[in-house]
Amino acid sequence: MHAYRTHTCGELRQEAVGQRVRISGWVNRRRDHGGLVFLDLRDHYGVTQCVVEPDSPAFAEADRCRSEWVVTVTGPVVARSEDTVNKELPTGAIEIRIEEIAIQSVAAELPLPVFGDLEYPEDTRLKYRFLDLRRERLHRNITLRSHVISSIRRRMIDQGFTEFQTPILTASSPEGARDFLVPSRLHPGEFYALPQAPQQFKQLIMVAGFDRYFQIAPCFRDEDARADRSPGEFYQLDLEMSFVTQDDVFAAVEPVLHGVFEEFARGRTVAPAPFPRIAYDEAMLKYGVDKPDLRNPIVIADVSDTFAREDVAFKAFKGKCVRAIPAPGAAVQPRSFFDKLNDWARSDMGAPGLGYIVFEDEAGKLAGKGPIAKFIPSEALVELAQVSGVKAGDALFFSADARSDRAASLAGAARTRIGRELGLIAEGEFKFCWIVDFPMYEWNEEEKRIDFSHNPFSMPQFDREKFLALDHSHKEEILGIKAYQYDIVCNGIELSSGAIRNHDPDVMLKAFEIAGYAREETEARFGGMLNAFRYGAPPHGGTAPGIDRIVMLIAGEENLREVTMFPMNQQAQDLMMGAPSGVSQKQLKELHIRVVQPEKK
RNA sequence: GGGGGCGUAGCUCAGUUGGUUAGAGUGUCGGCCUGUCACGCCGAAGGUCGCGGGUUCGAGCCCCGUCGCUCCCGCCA
Repeated sequence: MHAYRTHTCGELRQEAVGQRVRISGWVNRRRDHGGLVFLDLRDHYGVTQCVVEPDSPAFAEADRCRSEWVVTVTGPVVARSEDTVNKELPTGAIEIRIEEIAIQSVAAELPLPVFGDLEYPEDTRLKYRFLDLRRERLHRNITLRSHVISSIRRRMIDQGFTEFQTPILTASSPEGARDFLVPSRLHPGEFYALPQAPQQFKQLIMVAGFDRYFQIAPCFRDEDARADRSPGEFYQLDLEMSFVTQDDVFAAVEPVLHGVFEEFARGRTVAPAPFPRIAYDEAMLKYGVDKPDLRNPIVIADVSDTFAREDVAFKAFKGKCVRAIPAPGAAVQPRSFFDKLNDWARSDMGAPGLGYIVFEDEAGKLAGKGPIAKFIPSEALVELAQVSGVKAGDALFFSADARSDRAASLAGAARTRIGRELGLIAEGEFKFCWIVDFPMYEWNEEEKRIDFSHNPFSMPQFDREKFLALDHSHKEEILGIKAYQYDIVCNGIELSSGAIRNHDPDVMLKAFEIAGYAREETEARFGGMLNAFRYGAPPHGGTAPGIDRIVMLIAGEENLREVTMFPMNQQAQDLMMGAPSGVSQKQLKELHIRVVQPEKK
């Protein structure tokens, strides 16, 4: 008989009754009935009940066992009597009568119980991650993550993609986030950067004549965390294709994403491909964000013109960009519903407020109620209702600002909040969309200059000769340029960003020049790739969906740490391994590094 | 860098207007129990009320500071 097990803890069924078996696992739960002791043994595969009676030679040893001790149990599989079968458990028809028991490892009192689903503080969970990972929910999520990744890999390979690895120790890349740096021992004062993404490598892979590359790629960015953004490191399904248009990239990605969500949907619905395509400008107007949650039926409308009418006397909105957010059926809501939203806009969003009108039916005519309704004559009221698609029984909130981008983003946040408060967001659905036609550049108000708004390697949607002729006198024209740049969004979460790349070295030098980089500087920073483009570069493009976010959505979790095996906390510390940590003087000396501690306040 | 929330037993949480010895559930340990599977019953241990200072006759509660965690803004395709 094998030293540790003939079966796993999830394996034995009625058919095994009579066999003498051996299983090993953790003591999930101990139940002591005086004479009779039950031990539930748990491993990766399941739980099996073991039982021992006082006349067994193994009784004393089995009786000592406590939660999370690791033991090996040997004995016959016996059928449970009809009234003691546990239908909740796959192995619930049988139990093992303990004849021999070997204690492999004992466990101290647990800082975090494995059994049960009580909530525990996150720092405890992170410090004792190995215990948390034994618990059912995390164990399931991490296993799911593995299954999702192998499904993605299979789907990519089936579509003719080839997986390649790219360097981890490399040079600073153009993403715009802060780099993680690694000091060079052999080259004093010089540093490697960890890749923020394999961006330049995947483009070079295309130049090198390989087609349809992909990789489950680790990416490193030294930026602050969010619930849906891990500090430091994360994984992308990085992919790139040659001789493709934007539509070709979409057609390659859609079946992979749709397929993998469908495979793990477990009853949830996945909106079919092709995914809707929404221009950036349209998304900002209708949803107030570039990552709209399409499960929310609310659509924002621009009503600046209505408030500009001469018969509308509401001064606070005059001359401003005004966006209307419908709240379907909100007329029945108590006053506190409206006050709470107004308070939220003032406190959380730093806005002057969130005006509103409640639409009611008065003898067949539309009537407005609420603090600002008296400023709006009935003709204008009808116009508001028409433009924003509301009817009697609904309410309409207003976001107003002299700057249209601020009016849009308050409206977007209000749309999300109203949708959630009114229960309008359909749970159990995955709704994807592409956001396309991102602006190539944006105006940096603080530094009074033109910046890249997204990936600087994207191809501008602009005539080549005219682009090369642009200079700073064309500011408005430049800010109006769109790029072949696109995002995939699912349920309000940005899954990926991609682009058709700029493979023309002259256009690229010009693109950087417009953003304030001298030619020499661009050559110095991206010379490797620019140079490659001078030796025959295919038109190419790709994208890179975030693996962690995909798994988070499929697992139904709201935090990346719930789908990451060994995550860091929000302060980018690994509480289990104790990273980051100081290093020895010797190590620093070898690296030609001296630490200068920040001054204490 | 900034803002919000939280911090009371190992854990989840209650703690009234500032008033006697800070409670419950759960877990741990001990005792009892031969069919439980969130076993049951009895008992015990377990507290720097995050930390420091202040107000007060008296502070878990009020004030100031500070630390930790978390969510968000900035930042980040």
